[in-house]
Amino acid sequence: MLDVLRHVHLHPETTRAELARDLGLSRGSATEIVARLRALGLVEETAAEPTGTRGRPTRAVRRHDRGPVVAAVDVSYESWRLAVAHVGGEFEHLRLERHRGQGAEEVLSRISEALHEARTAFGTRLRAIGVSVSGTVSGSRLVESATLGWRDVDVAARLRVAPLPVVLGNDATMAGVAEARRGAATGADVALHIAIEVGVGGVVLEHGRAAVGSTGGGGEFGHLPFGDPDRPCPCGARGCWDLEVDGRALARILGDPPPAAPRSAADAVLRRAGEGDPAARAALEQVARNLGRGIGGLVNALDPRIVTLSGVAASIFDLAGDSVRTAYRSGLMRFRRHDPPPLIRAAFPQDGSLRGAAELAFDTVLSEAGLDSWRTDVRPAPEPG
Amino acid sequence: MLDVLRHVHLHPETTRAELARDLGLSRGSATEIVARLRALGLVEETAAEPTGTRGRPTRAVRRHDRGPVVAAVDVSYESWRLAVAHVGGEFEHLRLERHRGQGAEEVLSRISEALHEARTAFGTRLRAIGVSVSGTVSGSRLVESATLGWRDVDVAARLRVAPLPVVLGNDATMAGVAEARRGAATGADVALHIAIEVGVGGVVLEHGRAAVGSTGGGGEFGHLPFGDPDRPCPCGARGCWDLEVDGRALARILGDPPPAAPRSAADAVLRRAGEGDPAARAALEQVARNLGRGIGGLVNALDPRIVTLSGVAASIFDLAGDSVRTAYRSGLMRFRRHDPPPLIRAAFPQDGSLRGAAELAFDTVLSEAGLDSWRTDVRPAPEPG
DNA sequence: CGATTATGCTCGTGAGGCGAACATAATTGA
DNA sequence: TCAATTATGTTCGCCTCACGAGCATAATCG
Repeated sequence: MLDVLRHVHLHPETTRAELARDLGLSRGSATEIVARLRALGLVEETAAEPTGTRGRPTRAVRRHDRGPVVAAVDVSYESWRLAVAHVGGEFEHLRLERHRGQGAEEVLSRISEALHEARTAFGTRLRAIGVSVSGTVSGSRLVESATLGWRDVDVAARLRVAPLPVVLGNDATMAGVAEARRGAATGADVALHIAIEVGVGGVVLEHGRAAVGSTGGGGEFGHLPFGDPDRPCPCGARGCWDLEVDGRALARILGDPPPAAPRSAADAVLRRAGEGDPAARAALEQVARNLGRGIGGLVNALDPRIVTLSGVAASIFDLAGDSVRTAYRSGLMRFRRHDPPPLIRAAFPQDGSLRGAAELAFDTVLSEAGLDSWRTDVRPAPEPG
Repeated sequence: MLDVLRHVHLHPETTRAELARDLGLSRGSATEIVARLRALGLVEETAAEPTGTRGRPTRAVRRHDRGPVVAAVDVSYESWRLAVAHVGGEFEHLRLERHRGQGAEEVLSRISEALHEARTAFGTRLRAIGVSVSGTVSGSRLVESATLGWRDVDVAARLRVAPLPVVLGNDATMAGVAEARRGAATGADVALHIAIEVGVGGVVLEHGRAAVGSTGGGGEFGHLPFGDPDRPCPCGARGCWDLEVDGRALARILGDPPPAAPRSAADAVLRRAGEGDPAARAALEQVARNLGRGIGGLVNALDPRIVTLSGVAASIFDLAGDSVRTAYRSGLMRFRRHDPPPLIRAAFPQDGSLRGAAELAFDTVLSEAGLDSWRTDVRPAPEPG
């Protein structure tokens, strides 16, 4: 039953026949399970597109249009976004607000209000909340965010709405989830996602599941010491890769002072490089090599099938793909070079983390417990006795 | 049923009552399942140790002494070993042979013979073969082994015995599995194992499952570019961590020529350092810092609960623990420092990879398919019709 | 317009776990 | 010493769920 519902979520345009084939179910079981899901208001059946082949036409199985939804929140440098996602991954963007100059408390209050509004609007259809934040996550807390200037905030607790589970994750992790499940790394057994905003984040995904470590703080690849061992990093360590590949690196190579907003600074330098500015171009090439070399090391260590790039990493790859690739290949162990995992631009450069947050929130809905609670909400348990 | 059998495997001294409690089974189900497992010759029941508490005494559930076994092979620098493991993890070392001067073909022939002998001795009780090799693994092949001097050998194919599945893995991966399931990292949700023999190997384990990447070649942490970016590595890349922490690093720091046998060279230097030789001590301290710094970076990136060390890494940690720890802590992101994952000596310094190979081989036995095939071997299917 | 084909539906079957009622074997305590 | 207490084992009716055979249905093919 769960398998079927998950399949509908991942393949929204599916049919009864496909469900039976892909999940190895007998046609009888498919009938029964889909009937149960329909009774629960989770899926609907409609006539399928005519295929022109022989045989009785199968029926399309789609999400019920009053089925469960999740809220997804993405808090990034200058703004936060709220969306609602349906079974099948369909998205409704609900809200986008700038938060320049606001503190963590204020921002979280605004978001919390918006979530409560969503709860009011969708009622019990709203089942879970996924939150992506730009910063280091540990458990339910945002430990530190250079981007936001927040420190040690219990984001999940602040955004809790009544009984709904809240799933918190780093933005790069979330974006990686979206790529692995519906984006450029769909179907890859092991995928590596690399995102540069301020510093480098990322995540390893096994069959779409993020390896987030014991506290959810995994994927901080930017704090691997790939760089100059003497250069201090704001994180407290030295030689972090972070400092060699983002806007700070570009500024340093150009002899500029450290930028206040490394992401925008990076975009500016890359734009100049694209327009032919030779100094900017040289800085870009250097950073491209640093990026490629680091990715090579990570591929050696993690053995992914594919590497997806987003944020500044994608821009660098667009503008200096050859330099990235060359450094990447020479950073690989020799035996990997004849068939290296491809470097691919992310499929969701804009809203990957929002989509990933929705996916992880849906994981709690598409679970034994989530289904049970949906059942009791749809058809409240009769009074015992 | 599988859950129960796995529980018996992981907790060999268990009881009926404990099974029901730990797996959330009703007593009725426990009765039925254990009866089925007994009928299949997989477990036996005996009187349990008297506990002195009230109530009817529970019954001990142990492996059947004619139950399934797996063969575990470990091919390391100078020798190979063959052991047989039982449900519950009990070990019988069967064979230890030196293979100095022999080529891959010859060594594999000898091992294959020994495996066939084991098959003859144990008959259908032998269900699977786990093989640990010192070198880089990809799929069923050993891609390259500096230690053994082998290149691109299909080890799994060479060691196949009749219908038995063969599981191949890198020695550090296998040792990590043993640590995570029965050793120093037992119970950790995420564990990082670091082994130094020639270069650095390792593995991340999530709930005892090894993250081996898309081809099984993961865990080559030694080829992350933590080192001098200009120093070429035999792997083809530059700046590999490998070159900063093993016997080659110690020799280089001491001004000695590159050792032919880095593992023994490392042991020799460490011995001298332990005896007070100041040059050896200085080299040790340097390597200890390189090790600690790299582990710090890996902990940043992978967020394990615990780090286990084996091989030369364990020796370095014994002799220069403070240097390792200091470099480790200063390589950590600041927020991790107040409660960093502990660095622990491996529980199985001698035979971790052999044990891990047995564990992974047992994974194929303690599976739906493995159980089915055991069923047909115990009680052959009646002729249809 | 019947033959062919793929799919949907119904229903008997069997596996497997639950939990209530009862049986059993230990300790406790009067 | 022996009944009460307690934890566990055993039996059995029940429920859920998927299977798969046999039949029904709706399309294309010839």
